[in-house]
Amino acid sequence: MNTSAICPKFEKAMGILSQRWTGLIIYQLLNGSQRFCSLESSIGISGRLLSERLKDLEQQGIIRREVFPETPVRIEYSLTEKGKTLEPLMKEIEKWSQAWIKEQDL
Amino acid sequence: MNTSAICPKFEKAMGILSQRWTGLIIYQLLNGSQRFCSLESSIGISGRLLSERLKDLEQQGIIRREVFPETPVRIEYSLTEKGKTLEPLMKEIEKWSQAWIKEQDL
DNA sequence: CAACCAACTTACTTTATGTAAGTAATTATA
DNA sequence: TATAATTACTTACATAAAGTAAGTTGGTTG
Repeated sequence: MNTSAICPKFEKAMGILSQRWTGLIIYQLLNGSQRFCSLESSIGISGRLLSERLKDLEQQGIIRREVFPETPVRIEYSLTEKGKTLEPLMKEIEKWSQAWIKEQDL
Repeated sequence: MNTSAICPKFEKAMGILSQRWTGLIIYQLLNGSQRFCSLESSIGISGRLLSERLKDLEQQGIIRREVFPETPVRIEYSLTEKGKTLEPLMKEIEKWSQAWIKEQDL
C-alpha cells in the first residue's frame, strides 16, 4: 500500500516548522536579536503562545535567551547557529510566496 | 515597538506550510501522483484529516484530484505546477533536517 | 453471500490555540 | 507621591483543530 516511508528527520523538521508561529518567530529573528514585546507586536502572537514557543525553540537549540542584568533587566532572543542555518529555507518560502501567492489569495 | 511587519504573502505561505500534515502530503506527492489510501498509510494521517487537507490544498491550487472512471473507479492526487514549485523548498527542509536533526532529537 | 477494499463522512474525545486578565519589578507622568 | 505604564511573563477559561473509531457507498473477491 505505502509507496515509501518518510524519513524521521524530515518529519521532525516539518513538525517544528508546522507548529503555528514558529516559522514567523524564526523569520523575525533573522533580522537580529529581539525582545519579547517586539516579537509579540511584530508577528501578532499572544504572550501566552509566544512564551510557549520561545521555550520550545530554546529547547530545540534553535534560539537562545539572553538576560542582560541592567536596570531594568533586558531579555533578548536570538538565533543560534542551528537557527541561523534555517535562513536559506526561509528565503525559499519568501521566494515561493512572492511568485505564487496572489492578492486574491490573501 | 515593532521592528517590521511581516509580508502578508510570506505569512500566507507559512500558514499553508504550518498546518499539520500539508508539508508531508506535498513531500509525498513529489514522488508522483498517489491514491488516497497510499497517502494515508505512507504519512500516517487519518482519513478524516487527509480528506480535509486534500480539499484545502486543491482549493489553494497546489494539488489536483483526478478521477479515472474505470471499474472500480480510481482517484489520484498530484501536484499542480504551483505545487511542484515547492520542490526546492522541500529539498531545503530535507537538507536542514539531515544536517541538524540528531538521533536523540527524534 | 460474506468478507474486503477504496474513498470518504459522521460522531465524539483530546489537544492546541486564542482571549483576557493578573502579576512582579521597575520607570515615567501628573 | 500616587497613578499609570512597561516588560516579561503566567493563569484561567473558551473555542478551534486534531485524533480516534466507527459507519457509509460502490464495487470485488473468495
